[in-house]
Amino acid sequence: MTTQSAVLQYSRAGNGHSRCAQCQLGPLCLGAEGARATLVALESVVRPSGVVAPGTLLHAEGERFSSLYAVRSGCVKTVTIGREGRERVLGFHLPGDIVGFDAIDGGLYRSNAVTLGSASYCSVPFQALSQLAEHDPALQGRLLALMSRSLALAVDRVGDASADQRVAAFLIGLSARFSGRGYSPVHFVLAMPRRDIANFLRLATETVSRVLTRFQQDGLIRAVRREVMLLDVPRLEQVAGGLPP
Amino acid sequence: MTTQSAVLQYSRAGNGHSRCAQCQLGPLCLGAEGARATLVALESVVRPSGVVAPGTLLHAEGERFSSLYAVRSGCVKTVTIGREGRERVLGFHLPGDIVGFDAIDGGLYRSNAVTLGSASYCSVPFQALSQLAEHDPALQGRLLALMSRSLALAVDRVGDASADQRVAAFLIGLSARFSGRGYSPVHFVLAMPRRDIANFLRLATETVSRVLTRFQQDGLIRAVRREVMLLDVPRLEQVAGGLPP
DNA sequence: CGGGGACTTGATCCAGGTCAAAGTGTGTGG
DNA sequence: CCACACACTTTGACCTGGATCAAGTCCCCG
Repeated sequence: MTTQSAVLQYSRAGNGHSRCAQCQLGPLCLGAEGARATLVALESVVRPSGVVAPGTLLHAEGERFSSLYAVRSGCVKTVTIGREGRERVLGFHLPGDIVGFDAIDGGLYRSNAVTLGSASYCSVPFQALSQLAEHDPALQGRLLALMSRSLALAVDRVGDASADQRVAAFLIGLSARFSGRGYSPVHFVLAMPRRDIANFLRLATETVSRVLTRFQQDGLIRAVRREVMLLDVPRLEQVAGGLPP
Repeated sequence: MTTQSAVLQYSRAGNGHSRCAQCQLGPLCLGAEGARATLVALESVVRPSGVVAPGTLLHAEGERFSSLYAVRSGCVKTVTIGREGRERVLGFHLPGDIVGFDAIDGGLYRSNAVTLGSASYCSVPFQALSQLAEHDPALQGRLLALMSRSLALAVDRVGDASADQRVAAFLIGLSARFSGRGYSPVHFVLAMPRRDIANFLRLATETVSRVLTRFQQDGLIRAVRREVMLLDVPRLEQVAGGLPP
């Protein structure tokens, strides 16, 4: 199958070394409110990647868990292959987001993490991070908070909203996240194809396309290929009906 | 609305004091692999409830987060009220399960936690628990593992399985959880009405009823009112098609 | 400039929602 | 102790949102 082999042929990436203290992502990533000493300690543990090619696999489903991954630039999707090769996209992760929390308990990664387009990231050996957190309340708190947020987001995604609501919420969510990272909240370029959006929203690709077309006809957005402009955010929020991500 | 007022009229419960060291739930709850000293410290922090009436509210959506709740006996459901009073059941929690992780980050509870039938529980002030974890690697690890598991479960619930798959997976999941707590895996009594099951599985009550009837006709189960017997677990698992909870 | 993926559009189908109504325990007050 | 009220469950009839199937169309990229 085309989707399956696409996943399997991803290449591996190598690693360099780290400068958490002057990372732009400060308030989003692990180093948030930590003491200076924490940042320095983090640097000794975190292994940054260079810029890697589109489709690079950070970790594979079923592989033994060892590290969390922090997105530094670009976009990373997490995706599982259900029985009979059907892709389910679990999330799109932007700079500052951390991937892999759901693998701590079982000891195995529960999804494939794959870069969309060129990207860079840091791998964070969990064992070492965990030991660091034992001596640093701020880091422990940050870890708990980040996991709590991931959980809240996952819980919000459980639900049966209409296709319109899901797509609207998706656009608004992206907008908010771009905004929080210093980009325009009303004009952005999607890192992922329609098929990934559809698999993420649990819709058919055709449905996503149709909904976007209709939103455009209704003057809510302008969408040409991957480029999106939000023209009427309030009405879009109204359509979303209060769905968070 | 009947559902809304039902939520609002829940009563509050009082508290007593604790004996974690000889709690039956050992391996399931917070005290899992902790040192003896951890258990003693936990006891100083955890506040056990007496047996409370059906429909008791442990925490309400939007309320300020202060404590996690550990179910000690009975069953607790977590539920949110979407716009226009539609109930969404987020989970059913059995003895040993911990509720409230998703509120750590935002500082507000994100759901109502309500007892189904008589139940008892412990409230665990998070501030204190967190401080305890700072001096006890085992407890910190346990906390991270429990949150990771909650996250993994929530992620698994995101998906668009058929009604048959969802109901089958629900029954199998319950079976496994009862089994892990020393009860029969093939004969149990549901703590919740069909409507709650439906809201949990994102189906209509009628659909749940129909599926159960059909399962019974096909000899997979026997279900009279709240009492359920699983007659053919392998075939049930096959129907579920590999859905975890 | 040709090939192939990504995207759009149209036609049809069906799982499950909704509406309606009839059973079925359970508890409550007379 | 019975009758009634009520909440839960089941069953039936019908309808619809989105999936599926099937062509196109449009960009890139070699």
